[in-house]
Amino acid sequence: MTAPVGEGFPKAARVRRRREYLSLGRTARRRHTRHFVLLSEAHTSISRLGVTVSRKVGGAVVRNHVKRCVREFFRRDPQRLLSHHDLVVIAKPGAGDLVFHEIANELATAVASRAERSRRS
RNA sequence: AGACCGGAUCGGGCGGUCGCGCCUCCAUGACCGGAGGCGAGGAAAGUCCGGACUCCGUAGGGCAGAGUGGCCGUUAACGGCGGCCCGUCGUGAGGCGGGGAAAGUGCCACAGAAAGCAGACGGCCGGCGCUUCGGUGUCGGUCAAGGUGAAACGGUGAGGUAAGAGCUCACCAGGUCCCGGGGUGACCCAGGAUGCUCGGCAAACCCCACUCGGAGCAAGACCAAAUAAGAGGGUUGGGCGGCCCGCCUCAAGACCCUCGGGUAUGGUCGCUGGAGCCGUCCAGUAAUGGACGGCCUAGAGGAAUGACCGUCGCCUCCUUUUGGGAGGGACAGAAUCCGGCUUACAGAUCCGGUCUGGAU
RNA sequence: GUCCCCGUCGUCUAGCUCGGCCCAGGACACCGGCCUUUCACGCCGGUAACACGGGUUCAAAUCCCGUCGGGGACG
Repeated sequence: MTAPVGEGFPKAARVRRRREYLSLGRTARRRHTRHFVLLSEAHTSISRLGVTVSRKVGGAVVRNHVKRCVREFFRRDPQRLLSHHDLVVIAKPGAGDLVFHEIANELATAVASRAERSRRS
């Protein structure tokens, strides 16, 4: 059996450097939901994901859990990442109280409307 | 059976699907890929102590500063731990606390006559004088009473006296001195003398004893790339933690500050095998130490342990004949490592012990 | 990760050195009243805090210890 294409999530598909986060924060397009802020910007070759969860969200356990859930959501269906774009998800306070499917629903609607809008333009 | 006290262990199990980090092997120019192995905690937390390790030139003496504080032991070290001593709380198992106030300085608000050392105030009594017979002046004796206050010059009783007082006596409490016995010691036990009666605060300054050089893995070492070669001012040596002594290095630069300009915040090592874990035996009351055997047990760097499903087990609620349905599952995430302390924690299990009640 | 600093009315602060006069003072804000035709200004009065928990002490905002929260520095 062969895994579906893009099910993995290696290091190359993540935003790694603080500089990159800061430049995205300056120039990227923003989209707000109730518990998250999504930043996206066109990138060279591949699509990458970065997650930011500050200490306002909670302790180390809940922050790690939010990061893992966000990564899991995009890992299950990489089509949710726009191709050749960097996407940064920033968690707002309160995101730590959500379970996986609540995070998934919220991100799914955000991603869907964004994809629709970019398709229109 | 109930109410407690002390200590220890665990922190859901099994199976599946997808996914992540590191290591080894295969393959490869490299990425990718394949197989196998390993992959959070008792507190990983707070960063409150102590070490290892690294750098600061050697880390030596003194002052200053900081810390600890019954005694003995234990340890690499400690403010930890163990045993004991004393005080205190509890019916008890047990809990909590711990140098010195007679070396000096300081403070003790309000109230109170008085707050530290002895007296004044006020009072009691006696002699003498005056007297309107109520008292009053003076000399002397004396401290028992004085609303207070956290704390008041030993306490209770009796004798004694003009009035009284350890003035005397009995008992009680404490101090000082002498001496005997036990204990490594803190200290305990017993005897004698002395009427000696002496406040609290050192988490106030301080005294005594002991300990401490400073910074910290973002320490530090190496590699690669880039650049600038500056200008002005100051100090004449410069270099540790506050200072001094002492020490090191240099002889034409060295150091500091400001301004201007620029690059960058990459990679490798440090990085996990250690005062390590488990078991048995020995020494010791114990903390702990020793011997033997076995084991290898996370090493990331915007940072890996997750998501979903099934099932079993636990708890709560609803319905209820079995049964069925719904929900819950704590505190919390390694970042150089280790020994402690402290704090958070649903629930479960085990060991030892105390009190009360019942039964025999 | 390591090392520091700070928490006082709604806000900004004084008091902390060296404990007591402090159920904590001031300013702005808020509430009520007076003044004014009304508003503002002014005057009078009031509400309101020592981050939390222990300890030392007769007595703690102050001294000691521990939690919690906030802020900062270091390549």
